[in-house]
Amino acid sequence: MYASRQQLNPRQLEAASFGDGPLRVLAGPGTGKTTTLSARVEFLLEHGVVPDRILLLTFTRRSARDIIGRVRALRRDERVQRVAGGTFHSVAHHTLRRHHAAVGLPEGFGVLDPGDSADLLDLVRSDLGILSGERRLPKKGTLASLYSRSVNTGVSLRGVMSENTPWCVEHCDEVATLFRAFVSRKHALGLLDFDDLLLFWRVALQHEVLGAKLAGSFDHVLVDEFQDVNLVQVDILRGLRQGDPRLTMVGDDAQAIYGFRGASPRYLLDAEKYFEGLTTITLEANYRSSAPILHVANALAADAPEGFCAVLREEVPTNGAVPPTLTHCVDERQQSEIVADRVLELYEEGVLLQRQAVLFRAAHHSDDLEIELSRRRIPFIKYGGLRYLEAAHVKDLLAAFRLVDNARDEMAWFRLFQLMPGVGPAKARRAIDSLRDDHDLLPLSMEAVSQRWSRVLDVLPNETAEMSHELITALSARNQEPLVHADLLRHALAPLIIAAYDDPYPRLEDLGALVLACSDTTRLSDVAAAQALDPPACTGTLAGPPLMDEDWLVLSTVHSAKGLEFDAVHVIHAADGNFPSDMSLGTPEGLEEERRLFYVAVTRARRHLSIYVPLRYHHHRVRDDHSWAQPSRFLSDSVRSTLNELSLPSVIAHEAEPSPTVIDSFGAVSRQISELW
DNA sequence: TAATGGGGGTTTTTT
DNA sequence: ACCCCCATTA
Repeated sequence: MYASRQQLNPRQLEAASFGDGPLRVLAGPGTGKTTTLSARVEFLLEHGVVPDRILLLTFTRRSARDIIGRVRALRRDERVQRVAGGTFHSVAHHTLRRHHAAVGLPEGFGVLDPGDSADLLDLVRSDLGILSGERRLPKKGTLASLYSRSVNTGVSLRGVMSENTPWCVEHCDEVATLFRAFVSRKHALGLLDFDDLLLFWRVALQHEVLGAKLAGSFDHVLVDEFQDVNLVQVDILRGLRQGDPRLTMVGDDAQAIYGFRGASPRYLLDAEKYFEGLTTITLEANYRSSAPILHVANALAADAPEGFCAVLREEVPTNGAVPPTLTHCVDERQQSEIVADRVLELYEEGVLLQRQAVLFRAAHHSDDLEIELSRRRIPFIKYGGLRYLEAAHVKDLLAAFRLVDNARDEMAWFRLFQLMPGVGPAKARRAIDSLRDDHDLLPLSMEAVSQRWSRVLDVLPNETAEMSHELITALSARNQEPLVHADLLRHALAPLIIAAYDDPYPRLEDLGALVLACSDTTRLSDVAAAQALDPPACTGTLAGPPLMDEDWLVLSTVHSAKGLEFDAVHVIHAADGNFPSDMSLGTPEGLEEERRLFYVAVTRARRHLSIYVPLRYHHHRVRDDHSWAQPSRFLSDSVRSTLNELSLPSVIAHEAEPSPTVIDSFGAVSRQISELW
C-alpha cells in the first residue's frame, strides 16, 4: 500500500495505480494532476520499478523537481532522486552527451541559446551576401522563429511563411538557402540549438540499434502537460516506446497555450492515433478554486467554440467564498494603484504576498505596476520576460565555458573578440579567420589555437595584447578542476568586461555566482548548456529595503504561471488588444489560444480573483493623446454575470465622455496594414 | 575601412 | 527598454 493512497479520490487512484497503459489522463486545472502523477511514480516504485528506469518528462525542470520531491517526502527514500526527470530538452541534452559519438557529435558540443542561434543565423546571412541589400526581409529573430516553427511542426517553410510572414513569402527560396547554410554551419562548428536537441534525439531514437537501446533503458515513461507537445516530441515518445505500452500522458486541452512553439492539443486529443490500446481517465473534481471562481472558469469554457474536454466540478465548500470582481479603472496608473491597494488589503486579512500573484499577457504589462510597488516598498519578484541569461556578461562567460570544450565554436569567439576595445564585427571575423586551417575550420583543440595565437595578435589592436594573452592562457589551461578553471576564466574576462560595459562591477559580481555553479560538474560546456536550458526563471527586484521580510508578491506572465496556484490572483490589462493580444488576432486558432490563456490565468486562483480593465491608454508618442479601451472580448455577458463589477466613481465620470470604439491606434493600424500583405 | 554613438521606431508568449 | 540603421569619427 503506497503512502498517498488515502488522499486520492477514486479517479485519481485509478490513474495512479493503472497497469501498463498506454494511459491518458485528462485533468482540468486544480484536479490534482501533480498529486496523481506523484502518486503514480510512488505506485511504480512500490511495485518494484527501479527509480532510474522511470522517465518523467515535464514542462519545466521545476515541476519535475516538485514531483520527485513529493514522492521523496512520501517514501523517505534517497533513491527516488534517481528517477530520470526533466524537460524534453534537458533529457535530450543528457542523452546526446552520453551518446554523442553514436550520433556523430563532438564530445564537447555546445548548446546555443535562442539569442545565439539568431545571431548565428544573422552571421550566416551576411556571409551568404543574399538577402541583405534588398527590401525588407525578416529580422534575425523572425527568421529564427520561422526556422523553429517549421522544424517543430513539420510544415514546409513556404507553408510557415505564408502563415506567419506572408509579406516576404516571395523570398522563400533565399530563406531556404539561408537555413540550409545555417544547418551545415552549426554542424561544422559543433553546435546545437534548442531545436537540434530534439531533432538529434529523435534521429537517435529512430536508429535501429541505438533507438532500441535508448527505448529499452526505461520501463515507464510519464509525460506531464501533454497538451503542449509538438510533432517532434510525439515522434520522440513513439521512439522511446516503440510499441511498449508503459506510457502515461497527463494533460488538459483547455490549457494548451504553446501553439506558437509548434505545439497542438490535437496530440492529446487524438492520442489513440499515436499510441495503440489507449485508456482514458478524466479528472473533473476541482480541489483548488472556490465555487464562484469555478463559475467564471466554466463560463469562459462555455464560450469556446469547440468546447473543452473537462468541465470542472466544485469540491471546495462554498461558504465564506469571496465573489470574483471585475474592476474598471480610469487608466493604467489607476490600475496600478488599485492593485497595490487590493494586495495590501488582502495582506492585512492574512493572505501572504507570496500567496498572491499579479498575472498579465505580456511581460511589459507590469512596467507601471512595478514602479508603483517600488514606490510603496512592496517587495516582488517577476517571472517571465527579462532573463538573467540574456544579460550580456553572463553570455560572455558562458561563451568562454563553451570554448574550453569546443574551440571550433566561432559564435563564442565572435562574442569574446568583440568585447575588446576597438574590435567590432570585422576585426573579430578576421581574428577568427586567421585561426583557420586549409579546410577553413578552426582547430578542435585549444592547444592548437594557442599555438596559432600570434596570428590573432597581428589582427587585433595593439592595446588588446595583454587581455588577449590572459584570455588564451585561461582558455587553454589544462587539467583544472572545473571550479578553478571557471574562476580562471572569470579573471581573464574581467578586463574585457571592464572595457566593454558602462557598469562593469555589478556584472562582475554576477559572474561570481555563475562560477559557483561549476562546483559539481565535470565539463564547463555542461554548465553552459544547463544554464541555457534552465536559466533562473525570475528576476528579483529589490524594491528598496523590504518592508516585509522573506515575503514578496509574485508578478508573472500567464505562461510562466502555468501549473502554479495562488490564494489571490489579480489579472491586469484585461483589455482587448492586450488580452487577447493584438498579435494573435490574425487567425481563429490564435484567438482560441488566447482564450485558453485567459482560462489558465483565472484558474490559478484559489479564493480571490480580481480582474482589472483600464479604460484609457495614454500614448507615449504624443503627450496627452490617448485612446479608449474595450474590455477583453473574453468578458462576455455570461462571463460578466459571474463577476461582481466595480466601477469607481471617477471611472463613471469618464464613462460619460463620448467613447469611440478604437482600442489603441497602434493595434488598429497594424491590423489594417496586415490586410495589404 | 571599421567602430561607435545617437536617434528613431517597436514591443507576445518560452524550452 | 531594445534593436536597427545611419552618421560621424578615427
